[in-house]
Amino acid sequence: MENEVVSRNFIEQIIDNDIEDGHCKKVITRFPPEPNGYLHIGHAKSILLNYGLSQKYHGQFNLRFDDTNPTKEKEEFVESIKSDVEWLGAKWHGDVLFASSYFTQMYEAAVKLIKKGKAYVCDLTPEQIREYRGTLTQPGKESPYRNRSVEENLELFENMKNGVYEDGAKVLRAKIDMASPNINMRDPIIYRVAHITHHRTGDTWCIYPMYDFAHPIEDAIEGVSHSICTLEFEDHRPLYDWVVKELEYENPPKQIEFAKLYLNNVVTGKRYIKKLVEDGIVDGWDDPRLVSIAALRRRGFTPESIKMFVDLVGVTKSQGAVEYPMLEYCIREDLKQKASRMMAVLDPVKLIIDNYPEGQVEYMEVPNNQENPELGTRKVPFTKELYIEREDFMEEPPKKYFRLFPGNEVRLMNAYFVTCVDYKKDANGNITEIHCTYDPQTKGGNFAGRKVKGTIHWVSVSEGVNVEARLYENIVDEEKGVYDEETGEINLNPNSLKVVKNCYVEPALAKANAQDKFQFVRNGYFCADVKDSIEGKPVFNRIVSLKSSFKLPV
RNA sequence: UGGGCUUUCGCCAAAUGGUAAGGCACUGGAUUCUGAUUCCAGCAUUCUGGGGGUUCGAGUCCCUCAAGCCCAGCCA
Repeated sequence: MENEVVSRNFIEQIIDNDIEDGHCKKVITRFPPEPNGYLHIGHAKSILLNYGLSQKYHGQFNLRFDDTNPTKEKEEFVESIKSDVEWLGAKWHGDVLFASSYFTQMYEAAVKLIKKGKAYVCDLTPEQIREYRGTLTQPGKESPYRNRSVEENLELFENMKNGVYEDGAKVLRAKIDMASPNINMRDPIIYRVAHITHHRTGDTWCIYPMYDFAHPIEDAIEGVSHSICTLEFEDHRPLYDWVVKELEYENPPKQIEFAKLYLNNVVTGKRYIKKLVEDGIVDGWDDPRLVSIAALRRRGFTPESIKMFVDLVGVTKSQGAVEYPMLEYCIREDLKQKASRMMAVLDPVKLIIDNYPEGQVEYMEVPNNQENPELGTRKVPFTKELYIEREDFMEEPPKKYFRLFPGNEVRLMNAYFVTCVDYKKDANGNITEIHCTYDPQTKGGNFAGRKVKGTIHWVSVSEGVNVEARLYENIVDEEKGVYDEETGEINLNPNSLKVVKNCYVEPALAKANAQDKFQFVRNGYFCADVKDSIEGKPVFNRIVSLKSSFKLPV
């Protein structure tokens, strides 16, 4: 019985209090993306946080598209966002919701404010509005249109709705305080004119609500109890509360801000990614080197590993950046038991067993995962000629090198003990073949007679299959830092993608389907690529290498 | 030089005035048919950005200084 006390994060503490004092009867959270781009790992934190809270408190989680600005939004993105949220395992309540479904209610809410004398139509130009707003250190000044009568405002606002005015000619503003030290409270614009076709409402509207006005209304309509967003909205909370109060909602939602998830040495900025795509440096928004949800999925990360990661990172208000190895830890941890452990040689050199019968194929029965018997066993063909890793042989080994070298005996994993008797080199001094003898009584690799320090993996030359594998490094040059100080551009790592064409894998791997994940013994975890794998000819992306404490002395 | 927020080990993060959890990373060592995994040990010995104060007692309260992040879109 585990009696461990798990401390609650600050949001849970707020919710606990709200429940305790009766302010909150049902916890309703939401993930409110604008459909204007692809989701990345940072959004995963928000999704999982909001969904997790709804689960923990037996409440409800909504997926709502915040589509109040048709100039930036596309249907394409609502589809990709939906599939990303789904993939992460966050099940939203009922139908997908859209802010645009509430346009009528928002319009009515605006009318209500006008009637209360809390909003007015302003004719100032964008330049003038900026000027009147003041600066960070100086208060703003009031618009000359600020004291129009309720009747006039009502008429003007209706005209705005009816398309009487050009884009930018007039806006509706909340009447708050032009001298507020918080710039968001200096009579913020709550409605603008925009003659644009909306991806869902078409041409029904030519005025659209601004975020600060729309968002609290959306939350209130849906009965959201806790509206969780990121730190940059802290300054907006007084306005959020103002809207909710003036509109007199019964159970006003509460906005809570938390710190975004940043990864060290990782690029998430839209414009940078866009440039990488345009420059052909990556093959799309789902290039496995990126950290969009789609990219992580393609790379081979599992939803479980992402969940583990955000849980490990925690929820606070202090902004920081997590190190990438934490994410790597999570996927290794998740795949450790789940993935079959197969043999694949990434940098092959031929090993010939001189005393093994020519043409013979022996099938070795091997467990798919030593730590998880449920994964069963498979048969791996063994022959006279094999491929082994080039780095598993050295002519002149340093101390404590216990792989293959002249005169040394090692275990071929799951097969036999072999002893190196000879090797051949080409004119350039590269090893071309290694000759060994094997000991038949060591079959299967279990032999009580002798101990052997090294175990290496192998693939049969005649039975193995040639595939392509891709090895990744950070797309950013970590030595130089993410951004070039002068140009502001990304410092690219020229070695971020290594394509290995002559990778040899055991036959079972040829049958891998897209997204299947394996451990390639001693080489890391790999995932069959969704885009480039074809039937019988998978392409493997390395998700993450295995940890290694082995280093050659220098 | 206005306002808001943040500051606990290299990174993330607990501690809710009672004497600095945990994870990642790292370092040793044991086990091992993956130099993986697993295991065991070490990793802020008066220390919580600095300096004051209150208190029997402060990372937690007060004052003050400093540093970092965010805000002047008819973006979200």
